[in-house]
Order: sequence, then structure tokens, then C-alpha cells
Amino acid sequence: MVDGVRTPVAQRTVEQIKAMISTGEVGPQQRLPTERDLSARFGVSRGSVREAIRILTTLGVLEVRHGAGVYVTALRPDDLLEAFGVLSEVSPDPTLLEVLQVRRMIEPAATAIAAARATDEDLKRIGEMLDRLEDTDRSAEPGDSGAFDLGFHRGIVACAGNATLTAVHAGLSSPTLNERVWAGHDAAGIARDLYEDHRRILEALRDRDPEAARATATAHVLRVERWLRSHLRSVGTSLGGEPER
Amino acid sequence: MVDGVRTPVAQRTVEQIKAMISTGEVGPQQRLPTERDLSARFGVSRGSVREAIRILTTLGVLEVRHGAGVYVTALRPDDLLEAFGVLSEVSPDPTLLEVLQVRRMIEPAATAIAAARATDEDLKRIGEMLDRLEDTDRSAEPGDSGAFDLGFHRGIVACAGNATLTAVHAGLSSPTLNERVWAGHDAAGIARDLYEDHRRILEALRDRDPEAARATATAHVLRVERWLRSHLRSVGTSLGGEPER
DNA sequence: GACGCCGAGTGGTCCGACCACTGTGCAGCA
DNA sequence: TGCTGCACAGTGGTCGGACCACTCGGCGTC
Repeated sequence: MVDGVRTPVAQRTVEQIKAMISTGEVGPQQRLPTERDLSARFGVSRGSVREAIRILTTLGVLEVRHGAGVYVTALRPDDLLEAFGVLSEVSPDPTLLEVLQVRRMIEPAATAIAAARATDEDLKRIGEMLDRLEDTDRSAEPGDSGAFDLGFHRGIVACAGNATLTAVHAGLSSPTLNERVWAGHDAAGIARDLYEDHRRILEALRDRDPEAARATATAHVLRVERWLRSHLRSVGTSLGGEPER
Repeated sequence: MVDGVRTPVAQRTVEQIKAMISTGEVGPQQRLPTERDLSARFGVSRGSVREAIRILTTLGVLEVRHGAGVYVTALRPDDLLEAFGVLSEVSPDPTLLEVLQVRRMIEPAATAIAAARATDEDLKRIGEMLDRLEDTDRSAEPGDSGAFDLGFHRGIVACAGNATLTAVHAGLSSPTLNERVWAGHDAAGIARDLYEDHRRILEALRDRDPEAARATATAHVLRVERWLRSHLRSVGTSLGGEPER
């Protein structure tokens, strides 16, 4: 048995754990043997088992509960796409435009679906999110404002009832990305425009008007995109800024 | 409900490394300090640094070369979304419908953009892909057919010139997922319809007609989606769709 | 019966050692 | 001179054991 290829232990362990899942030895939501048991079972060190678990955790397949054990997730799209967010955290600025372009494709469609599907509680929750957004927009620092802006849009997308869509959208609109887009937007004076956009979107949702929802959402993303484009052009290429020299 | 500072060391290390990247201390393609150096610099054990590196490697941010060092990837969207594929490997069938719904949002828009941007070589390449698809469709096994189908659609999306979009689309149309959708489609006899769809899309692209491109692409995805829905229903699955949380 | 403490078991972290691989520079050869 | 080949230093890969932090369930108290 000459195996010419030398497979890293951690990688092999990943495969073994995945096999345990796909063979049904442990199902979704169920608990995995302890790290020490797996270590003995696979004949590798505990550290290697931990690295394998780290990988699968990052991929959204496993979930670790300190002191309680390692569990298989429900394997839903939102579990598996959670890691997706790094994209918007480390990508260079031009990528932000690409991301917005993708959002321009999915957010209007999602908003249209939401207009047809949202329950009264959904609308109430989204409305409250918007109220808080406007409150903090006037009083607190822009950081909080961004969080509620995020909540507003995510709440709408969630109403579309498509977990995959929700997860993809979440990845394209992480807090970090939002922050990078809006850094200094208060001074730019387009806050009022955004305020108006949000209100119109909410009205369209309340009217249960998919077409209006699509149109208002499109206009909104387009406004952000255009603003970002001109902004990037004006400041050049200062990604993440240079902190203290 | 004050959130304490109980941040795990490994997680914090991930943030610190990400910070090194986003501040530009280490750029794309560049080499990171050694594990031992990072260990000393962050004041954590080498094992924890390794776990952090594992996470970032899984996310496509870092790349490890045994004996040579740890490097930052090009940070292109396709690097960062490489791990995206797990979605289609372990997700339950109803997720496939969700995925197609998302594709219905982005693929028509992408095709429309492609119609306006595609070069002659692009069109030539896509046309050849389609020829090969039809050839294998008639002669070889459906597996190859799926590969060319994938190539056709990916080629179109790539013409849109948005790497993020390309990567997202790739994640939503991995070979594994494609295979699951089309398992048995030859027997279902809709191959001819798809053939027709593809030809119309290509014609729209050649006409540089964005609206036609959008319409034909929409019709195509819609056909696939409808086919899959009826197929899933026949085996007793139903579309989930109730929003979580 | 309800409350609260405590200990066993689990993951989290650290340390130090050694193995496996890579790249480089020097010595030896043609 | 020019190239080849090997040794070495540096890097990631793996290991084992030790201890810390957290969870949870059982036992005692009230």
C-alpha cells in the first residue's frame, strides 16, 4: 500500500468527520463525540482534531458549545453561508462597487416578494427598525445608524422567506461593509435622501405593492451606488485608510 | 444584557490578522509573519494562531505553503467564495428551489449586462460552449452535458465583468448542485426546451439586446425552477419558505 | 418541593518538543 | 566558468500533556 500522496492529518480528519455526518452516524442537531474521543478514534492528536473542527465550524457544518460539546448544525443555508461575510471585510474598494451591483440585482426582487409576503408583524418590526434608525440618525453617532440601516434591509429580505437569499444578502451587506460605504456619509448630506428612500420602500410594503417595492428599492440601491462611485473617485484608493503612520 | 468581553482568543486572533490585512500592513499575495512571530506578537500560543490561520484559510483569505510560510491570497471574490460550495453538498433538496430563486434574480440581470458588454471573442467562446453542450447532449452521458451547461451560463455571467457576481453565481451553480438538479432530466424530455432556451439567449447576446437577453434568461431559469418544483413535489417535498428567527 | 452549591466532564488555551517540507547558499564537480 | 547536488536553517505540521473556563446535572440544604 504505497500512497504517494501525503494527506495532511487535519484534512483527513475533516473528511472522516464529514463521513460520520453523511453516513448518518451523527445527524443534524446531534452531538459529536468529545474531542478526546475523536482524537483516540482517529489516532491523531487532539490539536489536529480541533483544527478539523475549526474548519467545519467555519464552513457552518459544526457548532461548538464551550463546556457542552460539539454539535452538527441544522445544515441550513444560513448556517453554511455565515462565513460568507469576510468578502466584504477584506476586499479592496473597487469590490464594494461590485457588491452593490449584485445587491441591485437581488434587493429589488427580494423587496418585491416581501411586499407580497410580509405579515403585519413583519411590517411592524421593520417600521420600528426604521424609527430607531431615524432616531439614532439624528442623535447618536453614525455607527449605530448603520446597524439599524442594516436591520431594516435585512428585515425586508428576510420577509421574502428564502433562507438562501437571506444568507447571500447578509454576506453582501455585512456591518463592516456598510460602515465602509457610509464612512462620512453624514457630512455628505445625503442622509435625508436615504431617509426618504426608506420611507417610500416601507410604504410600498404596507401597500402590498410589489412593483412599487421593486422600484423604490432599485432607486435606493442605485442612489447608494452612485454616491459611492463618485466618492471613490474623489478620494482615490484609500482602502481602510492608513491608521497611524 | 451587557455583552461581556468573553471573546475567545482564537477569534480575537482572527480579527487581528484581518486587521493586518485591511490596514495594508500585509497586502494581497504577500507573506505573513511566521506562526511563531505572530504568536509572540499577539501574546497567544502558537496553537491558537494556527487555529486562526485555519479559519482564514478556510475562508479563502490566507494560503499556507508547508515549509515556505503563510501568504495572503489575491483576495479576489473567487478566492473568498471558494468554500461556498459546501452549500450544495449537504443542503436538503428544498434548498435547491431557494437557490434557483436567487439565480432567477441575478442571472437575467447578468445576462442583460453581458449583452451590452460581451466582446466578439466572448460570444465566440460562449457559442462554442453551446455547440459542445448540444453535441454531448446527443451523444455522451448527461454528466458531461451538465458541465457544458455550467460553462455556458458561467461564461455569460463572466461577461458582465463583475468578479463578485461571478463568484456568487458560481457558488449557486456548483457542479454538485447542477448535477442534483438535472439528475434524470434527460428522461423528462425537457432537454429540447432547454436547447431552445439556450439558443435564444445566445441570439439575444449576439443582437446586443439587453432586454431580450433579460427576458430569455428569465424564461430559462423559470423553466428550470418550475420543472424542479414539480419534480420535488412528486417525491414528497415541499417548498419551505417560512422565514426563520 | 424549590433553591443553591459543587464536582465531573467538556471545550479553550498554553507549552515545548519533534517531524516534514522548502528555499537557499556553499561546496564540489565537469 | 558554469552547473549540479547537498547540507542547513527556517517554516509549517503534528504530537502529548497540562491547566483553565465553562456547562450541566446531581446532591444537599432549606
